[in-house]
Amino acid sequence: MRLSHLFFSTLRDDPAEAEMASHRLLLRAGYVRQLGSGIYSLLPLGFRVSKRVEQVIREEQDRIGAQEMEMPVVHPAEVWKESGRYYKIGPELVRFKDRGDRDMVLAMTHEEVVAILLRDIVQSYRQLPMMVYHFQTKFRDEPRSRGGLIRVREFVMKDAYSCDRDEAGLDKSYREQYAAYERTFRRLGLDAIAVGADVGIMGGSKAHEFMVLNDFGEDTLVLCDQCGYAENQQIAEAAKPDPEPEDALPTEDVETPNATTIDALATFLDVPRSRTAKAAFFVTGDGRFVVAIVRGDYDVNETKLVNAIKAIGGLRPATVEEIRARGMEAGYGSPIGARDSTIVVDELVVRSPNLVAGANRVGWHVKNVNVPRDYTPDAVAEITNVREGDPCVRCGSTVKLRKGIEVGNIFKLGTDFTNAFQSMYLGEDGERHPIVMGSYGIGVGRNVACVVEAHHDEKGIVWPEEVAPYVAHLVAIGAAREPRVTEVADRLHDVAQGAGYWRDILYDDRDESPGVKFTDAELLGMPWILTVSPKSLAAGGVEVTNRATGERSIRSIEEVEALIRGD
RNA sequence: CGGGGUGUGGCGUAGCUGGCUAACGCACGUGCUUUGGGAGCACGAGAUCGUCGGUUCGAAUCCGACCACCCCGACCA
Repeated sequence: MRLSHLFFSTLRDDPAEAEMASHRLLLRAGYVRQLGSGIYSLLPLGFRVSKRVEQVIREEQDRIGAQEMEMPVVHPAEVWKESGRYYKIGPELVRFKDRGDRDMVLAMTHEEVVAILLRDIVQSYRQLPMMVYHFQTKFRDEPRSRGGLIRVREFVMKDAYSCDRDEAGLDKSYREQYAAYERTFRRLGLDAIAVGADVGIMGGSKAHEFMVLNDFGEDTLVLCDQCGYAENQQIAEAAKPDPEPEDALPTEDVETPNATTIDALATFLDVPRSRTAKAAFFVTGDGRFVVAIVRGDYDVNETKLVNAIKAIGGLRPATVEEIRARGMEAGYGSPIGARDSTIVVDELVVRSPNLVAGANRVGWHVKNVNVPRDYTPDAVAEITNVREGDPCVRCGSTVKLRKGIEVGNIFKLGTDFTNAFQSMYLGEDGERHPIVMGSYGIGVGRNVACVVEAHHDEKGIVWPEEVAPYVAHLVAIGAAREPRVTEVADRLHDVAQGAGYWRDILYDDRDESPGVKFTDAELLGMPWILTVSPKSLAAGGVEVTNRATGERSIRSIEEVEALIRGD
C-alpha cells in the first residue's frame, strides 16, 4: 500500500479530547475518526487491525469447534418481548418502528436469536453439544461513552453461544471457552486475568470477566497476591472480623450540628467511623424504597444490594423529598421510625454493638443503636465493598484494589432463554429437556484499544506482529538524488503484493522529508521499518529496524524480500 | 439523568473580562531551493466564530433558548 494514496492523515498535535494513550495514538496515527459520541469510523489502517484481532479470535473459536455464522442487527421487537428483556432493559436498548408501524429493536446481543434458531433446528440430543459464534455490530445506547474505543455505543463484538444437554455439558463448554479466551488474549499481547463477576442482565449462574489492569478501567478488581483470589469488586466478598463484644447500652440522643457526613460525625463525636452506622437511600426500578445500612467505615455495594433484595430495574439514589416522606432525614438518617421502606442491613452492623446512627431530625444523632433491638431489618446481607488492605476472604492475607478494563466475558446462562423460547431437545430418556446455554463475548474495538494501551511508547504505537496492520513500513529516502532508491523500494513493494501473511507492506512513497517519514513510521507502529536510501544502498542494501527494540541492521535486498514473504 | 466544562478554517489555539477590519502555529495548493530525523523563501486557498433568537448604530465578544462534544457519577464487550 502506497502511503501517498492511503486514506488517512496523521496529526502533529494531540487531539484535545483524547485522554487515554490508545485514544490519542489511534486518532493521531489515522486509525480511527469519531463521528459522534461513542460512534467511530475505522479508517483503512484501523480496519485492518480490527480484522487481525478478529482473525485471532476466530482461530481460537474454531479451535474449540465453535461454528462461525451471522445473525441480524435489526430484530422484530416480538423476539425481545418473548424473552421479557424488552421490558426489563432500559433505554440502552434502541427501539424504533418500521414503515409498517411494527416495533423493532437494534440488537445489543443475540441470546434470543440463538434460542429461536435452536427451537427450529435442534430436535434430538444427538445434535448436542454445539457452539456457534459471530462477529456482529451491537448498538447499546450507553448513558455515557468514554475513552475513545474503550466504551462506545456501536461496536463489533464476537459473541459465542454454547448449547448443551445438561449442566455438566455447560461446564465443559465453559471451560473450553475459558481456555480459548486465555489463548486469545495471550496472542493479542494482553495480560488478561479472569475474575469472578456479577451476571447482570444476562441472568444465569456464573460469570467470569477477563480484565486487563489499567488506571482508566471502569471496574474495580479485588486481587490477592497470596492465593490468587480475583473478583470484581461488585461481587467480591468482604471478610469482616468480629468487633469487640460489648453490652448493649441504652440509646441516647446527641446533638450533632452540621454532621451530615460520616467523617464530620466521627470528628465531631471523636469516635472512629467504625462506631457509626451509615444509611443510604435508594428507589428500585419498580418503585420500592430501600434503606441500606452499613457501618460507617464501609461503603454500600449496589450490586450486592440489588441481588440481596432482587430489585427489579436496578437502583437509583432517592431524593431528599422521598426520604423525608418515609419519616427519615438525609444526612441524619437511620431506619429508626422509617415507614414504607425495605430495610437492608449489612451483617457486620448486626454484629457491631452500640453504633451512632441518625436520629432522623436535622442536627441530631442517636448513640448506642443496636440491631435488632432498635429497629427491625427486612433483610440482613453482606452488602459492602471490599476495601484496599482488607483481609482476603479466601486465605486471610491482604487484598489490593486495581482498576481494570473488561476485554471479554463468559457467562453460564443456563436455561432461562431456552425455557422462554421452548428450545427443547428430546433426550435419550425420551423426555423433552431445555437446551443449556452459555454466552461468551469479546469486544473487538475495545481489544484494539487495549493492545495499544499495552504496546506503545513515547513515539507511537508498537504493534505486536499478531495484530499489526502491515508487517513492515518501507521508507524511501533521498529518491530525488538517487534513482536506485525508487527502483529498489518499488521492487520491494511489488514483492510484497499478495505475499506472506500480511499480503502487503506499507510503502511511504510520499515526497516528504526524512524526518516526517521516520516520525510517521514510528507513530504508525509497524513491527519492522525498512529504510531504503543512498546510504543504505551504499552499505549493502536495506536498513531494517525493529520498532519494538530499536535494533537496526543492514540486510541485503534478497534477505529483506524473504522477510516480506514471511519465509 | 445529576454535576462540571468546551464549541472560532482539517488539527491545536488566541481574541470574549472592557462590542467596531476574525489572528497565530501546524496541515493544504503553486513555484524555486532543500533531502538520514517533524526544511527554507515567496505567493495563495480555506471560517456566515455550534444553531436560533434577543439587546445594540454595530455582536465571535453581552443576554436567552436549543444542539453537539468532553470530563466526573449511576450502567456494560
